[in-house]
Amino acid sequence: MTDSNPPAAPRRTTRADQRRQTESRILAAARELFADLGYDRTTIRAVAARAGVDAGLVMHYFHSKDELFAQAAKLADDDLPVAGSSPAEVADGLLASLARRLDAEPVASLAVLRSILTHAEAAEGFRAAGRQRVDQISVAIPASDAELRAGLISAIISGVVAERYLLRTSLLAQASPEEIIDLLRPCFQALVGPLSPTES
Amino acid sequence: MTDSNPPAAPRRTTRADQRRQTESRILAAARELFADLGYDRTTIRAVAARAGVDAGLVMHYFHSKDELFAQAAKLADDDLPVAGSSPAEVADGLLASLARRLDAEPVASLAVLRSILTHAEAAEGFRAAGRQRVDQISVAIPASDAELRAGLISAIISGVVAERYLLRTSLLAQASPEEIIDLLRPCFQALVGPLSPTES
DNA sequence: TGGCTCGGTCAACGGTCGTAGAATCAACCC
DNA sequence: GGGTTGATTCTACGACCGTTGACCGAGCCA
Repeated sequence: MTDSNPPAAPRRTTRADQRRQTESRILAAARELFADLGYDRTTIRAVAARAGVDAGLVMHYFHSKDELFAQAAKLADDDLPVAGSSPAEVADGLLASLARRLDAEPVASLAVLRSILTHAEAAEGFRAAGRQRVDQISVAIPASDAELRAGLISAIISGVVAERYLLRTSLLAQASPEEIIDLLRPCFQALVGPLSPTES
Repeated sequence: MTDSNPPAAPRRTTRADQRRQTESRILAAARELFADLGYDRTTIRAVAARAGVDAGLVMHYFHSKDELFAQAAKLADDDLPVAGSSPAEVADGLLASLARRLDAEPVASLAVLRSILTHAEAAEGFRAAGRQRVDQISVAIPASDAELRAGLISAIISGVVAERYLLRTSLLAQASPEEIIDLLRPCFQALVGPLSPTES
């Protein structure tokens, strides 16, 4: 009965560990709810309930709903590899990046995507990421209207991702990433390449 | 001084007229606010204030916020003329319809577009319109994956319109409809036409 | 072992929202 | 001209939200 190793295995969940664990549980719950409901309809009480804690604790760790959203929706920059080369390569890089997102879009970016249209902060974060993407793309496009073309590509990507994950109206939600990419390839090539008007 | 036509010109604003006028002022205010802020952030009090009336009156005419939104966001069906002919004609019809929307998108449809991601009813209305559009398009596409192609076209249209009117991040907001349409033409033709894989 | 720290809970405040119903007042009909 | 209707306002209720501060109890250090 009397086990003889008091502090050997039971080294469990120190206080700092507990804190980190709870914090990440709150963040996960927040991400899911923000992604499902958007900023406004997600309440701190609901986040706390899903994480199994009290609402006051959420306020204690993150200091406001805005800060909670900022933490939950923080996303790693999509390092799309547009190492400027031939337009065809640029298009392929963009398509590969899109394919990755179509395969498994991170919940955090779905949270900002869901909140873009109604929450100013989410819109600003999206704009920053979008501007960066547009800049990266447009320097790789040899055309005078490169920036407009890049903006169109960005809009297409957002539209497709939003439709697939958020609206889920059409078959876009069930199709495989490869099918979608294959259909989109000529689009991206036309937008990237300067071969659109006449090939002269 | 004494004008001599008591009931001639002063035939002004009968009660029914007044009502119609006030009602449409409320609807206009609601449309603007729903389009700017989305469903959740738009309050009945704000709509009433913008229309210059009391909030109770808004409730008296429209009986709930949901019904007000439904009335304000009711939009005429976009009669896109996809009189099924050659794929090129189909693409041109879609582009012409998009050009019209890029020229002047009605505020009502911006209201539902803004609220799509956070309001279930708006999403349902959008889905209905989208499904109809997808059906109309897909019957005109001679391909086995016609429905997926139509879904992609629909997603692209939504993405471009949302970026132009709601996000306004890129140059898409300032470009002329013709520029955009010209750049999108090869995209739509590739998606509509069965000439994508190999022309054999 | 005792005191301190800190993860966590509880109850409440102030504000805003959708909504309901009584009250007001001018236009309308007989 | 008096009664009625209906447009419009006023007041208030109840619910919910973000946020706060007091409080509790278990781990931690000396």
